[in-house]
Amino acid sequence: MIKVTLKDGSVKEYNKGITIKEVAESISAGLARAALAGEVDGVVRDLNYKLENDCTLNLLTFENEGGRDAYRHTTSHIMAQAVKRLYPEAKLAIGPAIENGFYYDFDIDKPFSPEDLEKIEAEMSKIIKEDHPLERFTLPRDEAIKFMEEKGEPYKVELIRDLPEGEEISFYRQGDFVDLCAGPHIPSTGKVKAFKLLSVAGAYWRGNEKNKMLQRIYGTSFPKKSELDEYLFRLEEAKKRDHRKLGRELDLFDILEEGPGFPFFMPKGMILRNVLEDFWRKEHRKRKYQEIKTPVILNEDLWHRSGHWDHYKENMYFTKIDEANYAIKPMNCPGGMLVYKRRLHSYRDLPQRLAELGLVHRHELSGALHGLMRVRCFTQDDAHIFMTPEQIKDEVLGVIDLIDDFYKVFGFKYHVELSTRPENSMGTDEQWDMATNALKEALDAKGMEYKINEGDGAFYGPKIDFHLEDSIGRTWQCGTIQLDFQMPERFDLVYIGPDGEKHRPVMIHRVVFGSIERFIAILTEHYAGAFPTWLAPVQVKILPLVDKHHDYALELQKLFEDKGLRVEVDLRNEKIGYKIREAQLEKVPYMLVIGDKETENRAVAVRSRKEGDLGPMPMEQFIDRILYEIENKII
RNA sequence: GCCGGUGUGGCUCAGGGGUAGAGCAAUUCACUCGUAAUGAAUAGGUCGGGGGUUCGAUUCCCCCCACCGGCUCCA
Repeated sequence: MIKVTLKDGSVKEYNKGITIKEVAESISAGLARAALAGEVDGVVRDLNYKLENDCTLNLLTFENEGGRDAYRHTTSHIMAQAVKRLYPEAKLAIGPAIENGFYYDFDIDKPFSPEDLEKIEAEMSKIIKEDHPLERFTLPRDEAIKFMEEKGEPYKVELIRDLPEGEEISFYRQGDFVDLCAGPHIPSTGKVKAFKLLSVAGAYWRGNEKNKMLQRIYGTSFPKKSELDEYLFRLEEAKKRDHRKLGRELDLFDILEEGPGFPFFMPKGMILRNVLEDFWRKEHRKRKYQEIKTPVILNEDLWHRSGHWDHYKENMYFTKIDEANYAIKPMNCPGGMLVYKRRLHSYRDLPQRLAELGLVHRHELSGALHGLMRVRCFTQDDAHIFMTPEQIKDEVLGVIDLIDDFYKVFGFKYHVELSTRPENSMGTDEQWDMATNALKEALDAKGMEYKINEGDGAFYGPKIDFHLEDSIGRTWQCGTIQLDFQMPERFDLVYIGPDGEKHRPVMIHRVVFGSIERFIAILTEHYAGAFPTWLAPVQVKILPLVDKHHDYALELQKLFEDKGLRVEVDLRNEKIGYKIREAQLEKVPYMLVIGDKETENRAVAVRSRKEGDLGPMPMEQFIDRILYEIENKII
C-alpha cells in the first residue's frame, strides 16, 4: 500500500501501482470525468501514470494550468496528425500549449492557406471521432534517433540529439501518429470537444532568425463549445478595442504612411496626453523629483562613453553635423549623467531625483511596428535617481510606491518580475549580485511576490518590471526600475561623503508609464475608448434642440469652460436623436440636452454615456457632480 | 529584417483586360424637431508607387512602399 496526500491535505491509502485516473474515480465520478492530468510531487503526469510510492497528488482539470496545457497539447498533436495525413511531406518541428491555445510548427514548402486550415480542421474532427488513446512509450537514445530518422523527421532527430544525457526519451502514439514528446497528455483524442484553428504564421526553427522559417499554425481548444465561443467572442472584443482603430475614429492619434513608426497626435489625443503629463508632473513634484529636459541629438562620443555604442548601436539612428558625428538618443540616461556631472555633489544633496519626459528614437524592425505599442520614437517618463549605496532600498521602495499609486488611479492590477544579468552586459559579477540583491530586498520588504526572468536584464543592470493587466485580462509591461552601477562608473560620477572623500553614487533608471505613447494605447484599449471623465478629451457635449436654444447653449459652454471643463456644443441643424447618437459614439461622458424647459429654468437635462438619461437638474448641481468626478479621477 | 496576407473616394467595402460603384461621412436645400441615424440634391477616386506585357491595365507579370497576422526584438 502507498499513501497519497491529496490537495485538501487528506491522506488516502491505495494499492501500489494504482493510476491517477483510478484515484480520481475513487474520489468521485465527476472528478474522474473532469480530470485531465495529475500533478505528482509537483510533476504533471498522464492520468494513466502509475503511482508506485507515497506521494502528494493534485488532480488537474481544465481549470488548472497543467490540465489546460495537457488538453491543448493533445489538441496540437491531433492537428499534427491531421497535417501528416493530408500532407505527408510536412516535417514536424514542435507543438506546445501556449497561454490561450497551442501551435505546431511544420516544415512544408507550400504555405498553408485558410482553405487548408479548414481541411485540417475537418481531418482533426475525424481523429477526435476515432477516439484514439494516447499511449506513452520510451526508447533508448540511439533507437529513438533511428526511429525518427526512419520516419524522416530531421527536426525530431535534432531535438533528441540535444536532450541531455540521462533524460528519458518518451513518445506518444495515437493511432497512426507517433510524436516525440515529454507529455503529459490527456487519455484519448475523443476527449477534445471544441477546437478552432486560428491563424498561420511564419516562425523560425528554434526562434532563431538564422534558421529556416517554418509554418506555424495557431489554434485553441476548450472542453465546451460555449467556452470556445466565448473565447472567440473575446478576440472579437479585443479587435473592437484596437487602439489603432479607436485612435483614428476618435481623432486621437494616427500613424501615416509618410512616417512608419512615428505617430501623429491629433488635438484630442494631445489633450489626453497633456492631462496624463500634468498628472505625472504633479505626482513627481510631490515626491521631490526635479524635472529636466536633455537634447535629442548628442555627440557620438557620449554614446561610446555610455556603452550604448557597444551594446545598443543596432537600434540607434545617427547623423552628421558640420562633419562631426552625432547620435539621436535612444535613451535619456547619458543626458542625465551629464546633468549630474555639471556640479560637485555632497552626500547631503542625495538622493537626487532627476525626471525627464524624454523623446527617444530607436530603430525597430519594420515588421515589429504596431500602432502606438511599438514605434520608432516615443516619450519615456524617465527619471534617474542618484544616491548613496545606503539609500538604494528606500529609493527603490519609493519608486515601487509611486508606481503602485499610479496604476491604481487607472484601475489596473499588476504583477512584478525581476530580470537578472543578460549575456553581453557590462560590469562584474559582484556588482550584478549586489544590484540584484538590492532589488530583491526591496521586493521582499514590500512582501511582493515576483517572478524571476533569468538573463532578461538591461545591459547595465538588473531590473524590476511592472506588468499591468487591462480590463480584458491582457498584460503589458510598463513600469520598470533598473539599478545601475555601470553608468556612474563610466561617467566617473562622484559625491563628497561625510568623510570629505569622493565616493561613487549608485543610480536608478525608472519609468512609470513606460512610454507615454504606449500607455495611451493601453488606456485606449483598457477603456475601449470610453475614457473616464478626468481623461476624456471632451467631457461635456451640449446639444441644443433647435436654433432658439443656441444662445443658452453657448452661454453654458462659456460657463463650463470657465470652470476648466472641456466642452463642445453641437449647433448643427440635426434632430436630437442624431446628435445624441454621435456624441455617444464619440464616447463623451456627459451630454446635455437643452430645450425650452432647460432654457427657462437655467437647468440642464443630463445624459450620461454610461447610465443614459439622468433627467433634468440645476446647472450648478451638474457642475458639482462633474467636478467631483474629475477631481477624484473616478473611473 | 524574415514568412504569409492585404492595399479601390475621409471611413467600411463591392467590382474586375475596354479607362470605376454602394453605404456612412462631407457640402447645399427643405424640415425647428425632447434622449442612438429626417428627407432630397450635389460634389469627391490618375483603384499604394514604379516598371513590363497588351491596341488598351485599376484588373495579368516584376520590383518597391505601407499596413495586417506571426517570428525576432522590446517602452
